Amino acid sequence: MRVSAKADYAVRAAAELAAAQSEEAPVKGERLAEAQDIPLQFLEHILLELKHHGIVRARRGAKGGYWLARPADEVTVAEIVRAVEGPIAHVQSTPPEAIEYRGHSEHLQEVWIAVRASLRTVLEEVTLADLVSGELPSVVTDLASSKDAWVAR
Amino acid sequence: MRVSAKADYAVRAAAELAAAQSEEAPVKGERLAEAQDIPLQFLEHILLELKHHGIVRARRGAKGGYWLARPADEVTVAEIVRAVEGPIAHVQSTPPEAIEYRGHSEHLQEVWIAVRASLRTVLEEVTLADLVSGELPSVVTDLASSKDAWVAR
DNA sequence: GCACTCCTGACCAAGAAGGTCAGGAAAGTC
DNA sequence: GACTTTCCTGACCTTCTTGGTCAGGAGTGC
Repeated sequence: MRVSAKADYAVRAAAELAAAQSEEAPVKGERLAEAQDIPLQFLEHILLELKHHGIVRARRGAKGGYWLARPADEVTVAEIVRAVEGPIAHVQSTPPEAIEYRGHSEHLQEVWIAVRASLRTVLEEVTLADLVSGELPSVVTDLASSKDAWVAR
Repeated sequence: MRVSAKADYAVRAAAELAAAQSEEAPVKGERLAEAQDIPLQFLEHILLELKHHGIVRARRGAKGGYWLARPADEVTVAEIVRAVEGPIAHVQSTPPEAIEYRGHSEHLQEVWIAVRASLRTVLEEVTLADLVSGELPSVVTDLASSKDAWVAR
């Protein structure tokens, strides 16, 4: 139940691309790496994955760089996380609806389904445009507004 | 963003213990392993961790076995997951409130906080008693009632 | 004393995480 | 056409995690 560095990096780089979308010129990998303090060569691998998933586009050479394949308000955080981490909330590497629970753990399946659903309500709701503007969906602000949400356990 | 086999096993074994709580005799590891189809020696390590976290107790020898340290309605799934997997929803192995985001990813912190909070609303609400009785909290049934929640993406 | 069951540490193979390195292939510039 | 720039790709690397197994020791009950 943790978020990998890769996923964090991917979303941060994508946010940077979303912010640059108005510029009408590609953003170099190096600029992204500096802006978000991400190792350049590692970032290039991540951007390649995002490209393969149709989230970003790229051009090589001078004046080359990366840009979002779609408007920033049509790209969700969930999409980016899935692109680099794979399916969200799998249990033992299989989707929760495919597991058979026996004995007294029968209802655990519903719990894992609910876990996945609750992650989706957050991650599928937030777009890169939201992230850049800071105007996050109410589901996020409601959850994050509680003092309790900011303290570790 | 995945649930490990260890966490799944731990919750299943704990559910089995919760169901046996009325018996007033300890449950052997072997019985737990068979009931939930978990490799016995691996399960023993897991149970030991749960013991160290004060979630279960144990006694050796004939008539020995494991039992819950507290009533089943006072043990949450969140507690068990934390015992075996560590903190929930850490980003790059550090808690989201401790990360500094720069540039256009500033608001990503609130998103990760919301992710953690949403996981907590599910995992901290479900007790072992709920799990065994099948009477899950409304937050779970609401999330899991949608057809959409049961389909992979 | 003996059987039973938990307790503990060592070990192990495979894979993931988090990168680095070296070179190739387009694109633009002169 | 040469050269620079920037992305593209695969190979490699180290460390940690995952998901276990093995062997033996230590309480407990009869």
